[in-house]
Amino acid sequence: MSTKPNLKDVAKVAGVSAITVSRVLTDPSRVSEKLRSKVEKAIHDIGYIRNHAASALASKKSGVLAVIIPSLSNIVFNDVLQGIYQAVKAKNLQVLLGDCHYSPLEEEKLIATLLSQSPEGIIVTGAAQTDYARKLLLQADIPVIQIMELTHQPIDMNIGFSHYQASYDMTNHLLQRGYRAPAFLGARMDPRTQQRLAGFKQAITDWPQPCSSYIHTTVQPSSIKLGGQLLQAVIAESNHQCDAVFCCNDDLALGALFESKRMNLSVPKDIAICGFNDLEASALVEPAITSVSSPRSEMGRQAVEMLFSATGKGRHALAPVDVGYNIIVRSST
Amino acid sequence: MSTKPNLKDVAKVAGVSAITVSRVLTDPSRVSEKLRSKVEKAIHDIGYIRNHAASALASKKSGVLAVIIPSLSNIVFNDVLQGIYQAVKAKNLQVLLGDCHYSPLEEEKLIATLLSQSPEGIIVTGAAQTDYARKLLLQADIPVIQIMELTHQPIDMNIGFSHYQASYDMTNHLLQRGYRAPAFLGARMDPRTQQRLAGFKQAITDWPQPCSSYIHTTVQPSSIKLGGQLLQAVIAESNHQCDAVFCCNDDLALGALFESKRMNLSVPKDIAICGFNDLEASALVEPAITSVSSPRSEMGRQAVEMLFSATGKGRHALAPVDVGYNIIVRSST
DNA sequence: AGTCAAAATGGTTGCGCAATCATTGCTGTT
DNA sequence: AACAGCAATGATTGCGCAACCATTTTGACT
Repeated sequence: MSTKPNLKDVAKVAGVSAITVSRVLTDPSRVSEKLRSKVEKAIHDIGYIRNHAASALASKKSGVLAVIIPSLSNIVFNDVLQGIYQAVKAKNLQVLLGDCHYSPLEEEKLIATLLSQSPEGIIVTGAAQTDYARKLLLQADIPVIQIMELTHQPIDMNIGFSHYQASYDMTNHLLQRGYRAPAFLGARMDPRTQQRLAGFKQAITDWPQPCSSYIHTTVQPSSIKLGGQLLQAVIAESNHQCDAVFCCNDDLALGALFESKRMNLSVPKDIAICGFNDLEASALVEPAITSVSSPRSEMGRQAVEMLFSATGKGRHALAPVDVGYNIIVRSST
Repeated sequence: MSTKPNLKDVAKVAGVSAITVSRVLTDPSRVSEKLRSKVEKAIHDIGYIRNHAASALASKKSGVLAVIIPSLSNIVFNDVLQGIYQAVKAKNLQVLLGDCHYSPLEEEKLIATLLSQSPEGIIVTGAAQTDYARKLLLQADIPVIQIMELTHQPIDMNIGFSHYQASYDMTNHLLQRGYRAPAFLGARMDPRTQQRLAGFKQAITDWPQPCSSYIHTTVQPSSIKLGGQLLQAVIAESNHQCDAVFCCNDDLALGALFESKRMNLSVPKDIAICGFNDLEASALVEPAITSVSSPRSEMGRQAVEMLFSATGKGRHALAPVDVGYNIIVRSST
């Protein structure tokens, strides 16, 4: 076969009509066993592959799920993606994945591009979409779900947890442990990091006894190495008064831990360290790092379920879902 | 607009013909400045988004790049993906990403599914495709590139490096350092891990002086924790004779390092540790871990370039590309 | 055997767009 | 002023498939 075979070619080989072949592909139960096996053999023999564009156009079903995440390199979104792919596998869907690099404008462009594929649903991260992006999403008339964080004005569905509250709790944990000069180390400063910072500030404000606090942030992307640099910076800045660092994620926390060893600071005696996201390494380093865990892959899985169980097809088909979080206390605090 | 707007709706609003709108979208230079701005305004006003299925069907161009990786959770493929996304961004392509979970059969199914989207090129990982998958890829008549490793019978294009040779070199490094009882710790045992094991074995065989060696592998997925367990296992198995461990990747190596501390083994005095892939953490732990680095994201970027610079459209449009590797010697050996 | 309902199969059509060809308008040249 | 030559725009058509409706076959029952 020099040119790509189509339905008719298969039909000819199998000695049936084109529509019968189509049925074998979309709903085999509607074709008799005899014809079905003939058709399946023909398909396999000539290596026929259905033309998705034509199929999508005729059926108005694309079999595509659009997903937009802020970063491919952040392992956190990987976990979510895994949950998404797991759920999608049982559903005969393909995933179109976009990386918007934490930029709402890039996200807007991506949304437009991905919507052109007529996805049957779309997963976006966070709630910082531009107005135009929101308009496009609403108009697309497909289920939309915002994941990772909770928002008061969801576009449609929403699943996540409160980064603010988790951070508030974690800061309280430090204060309860007796640390009175905690620092918040933040990188990237995307919306969720900012919520974490807000939770930190509020917890300090709400604490009944006086305590000092330090905040050191940068818009640089997060990394282990940066964690070490931020630790140095805040220690210098605070004139060695800082006695605990709350890192906005575990990468920074790991970097801070490694750096503290180089600086001959004992953790948690000289300085406590805690992070966010509970990466595998955090539990295995010495001392193990206190962190906030959340069911990321479960959240991805559930997001897909919610998208496609929304029978009503109306907006807000399901109430926002709070997947919660856990403060995992370890020896670093 | 109750139903999704189409080209005609835009045309009506802009007071032009449908085809003119189409041209604004595909090649604005072919439309006069005056009409173009009218059309663009109409598009934005009614929030029109082109129907990709129809466009793909009519133009026989899908604007899609298919990518299959063996695992979403392995950070190594993340790096490659980043390179791919970076290169793709400049090319108006969307990425359809599949995760075949290290299974050639799942990969075959994925290839069939992804090919149905008429991608303009496809990136697959490794060279262990099934015969039927190879047939489908050849028949699809699109550029195909196998990445990560080098193969003698590429389907079409190929970019990667020799895991066998890298492992051979690393093992020699250990032997040259004076270690005479190295162990190979392997997880997952996918084709590339097996090539690394083969390189290890050959280096041991080729070494002029007698030396003992140990091999401990499992098909379990790799993790930091598993690295610790494998270290324990090989130390017990070797009756404490083993003096160096070559971990098939840096996750295992980190786990082995953390575990060695718990076992009160000094690295590299009591035991040397080296890994593969050169993750960020490997350079920052204490002692820093010797590893094999390779230009992963560059490989992804280049794969995309190769796919779409293949003007000839024939098979083997470009010679296989060896991106090479580097043994990064650090204090763990 | 005859009847009828249900299952299996086929023919026709349109999805929304871009390729192709056709037409119109516009500029510069003599 | 006449015309060539090109740029800009429009009309028609078909991409490959599945929805829809029509027809044929099967099988259960009297």
